[in-house]
Amino acid sequence: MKRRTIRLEGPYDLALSLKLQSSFSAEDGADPAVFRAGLRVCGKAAMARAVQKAHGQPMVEVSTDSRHPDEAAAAVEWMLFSSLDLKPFYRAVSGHPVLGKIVKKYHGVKPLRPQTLFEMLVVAVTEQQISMAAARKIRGRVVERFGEAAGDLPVFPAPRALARASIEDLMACGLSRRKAEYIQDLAQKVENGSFDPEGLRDLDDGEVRREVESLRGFGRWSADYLLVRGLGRADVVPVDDLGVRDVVGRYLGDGKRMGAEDVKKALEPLAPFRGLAVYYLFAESRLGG
DNA sequence: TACCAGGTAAAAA
DNA sequence: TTTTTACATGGT
Repeated sequence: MKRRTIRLEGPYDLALSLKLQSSFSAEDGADPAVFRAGLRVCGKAAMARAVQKAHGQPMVEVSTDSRHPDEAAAAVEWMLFSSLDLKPFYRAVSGHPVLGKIVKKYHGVKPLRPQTLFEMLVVAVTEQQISMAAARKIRGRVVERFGEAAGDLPVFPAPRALARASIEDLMACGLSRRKAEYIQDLAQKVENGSFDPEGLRDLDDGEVRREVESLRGFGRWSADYLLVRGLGRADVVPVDDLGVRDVVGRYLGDGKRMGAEDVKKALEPLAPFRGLAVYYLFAESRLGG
């Protein structure tokens, strides 16, 4: 095991961030204070583990079995979103009647990101239209079949593995024929170099939308979903997203699901941190009760 | 059993 | 141009 230390910007509570993260994806209410992930580092499956030495301390210690520990640490740094400084967000919403209280309650919570934007794009396709629970099961089969393992941790399939998968094999995981085609198309474009998901990191929000929406199977929702969940863009909100409409209605409206236009209006005062604000509303709905 | 779940492209009107 | 429809699985 090699070790590396990552510096964190601003307030950060890793354990609370992980707890929220697992509330979105957990099957078995495991509630780890330690970050563990199967990664692909320089093409090789590897595991990484990260702990915040003391509560609130701006350092995380990463251990990995990768032969490229610096690259593994960089991946963890990306996934933990260490570059995000929450202070300007907290300042901006401290006087807000709802968010002001919530950001105090979940002080230090950051949204975590998948290792790659390729993975995030595939996740987006699987989550179109069907429930998160159904999507998770289907994705589990895709990873089981086409991914690798780093010890007990699954490693998301490389683009090449999904580019070579047949439509029938993808459908056997539970994907619709359409979604199997979307994923195979995407993976083949990445594999042959005609689309570079990781290059989206350098583009502004509008350019990312244009690039993503040019892919078959990726509409407005998927582009916004990638921006906010894959890249962590602080002001992006998929306003037609069912989960967003529910949670904004619950905390900033009359308690019922809102229409997309009302969501826009309700979030206006929270610019330019509307995406982060919605993430904190999810925190309250998942952890606060 | 039916219906809904963090949409999208393609067909039909 | 705008409106409908098919799609796959899992939870309730």
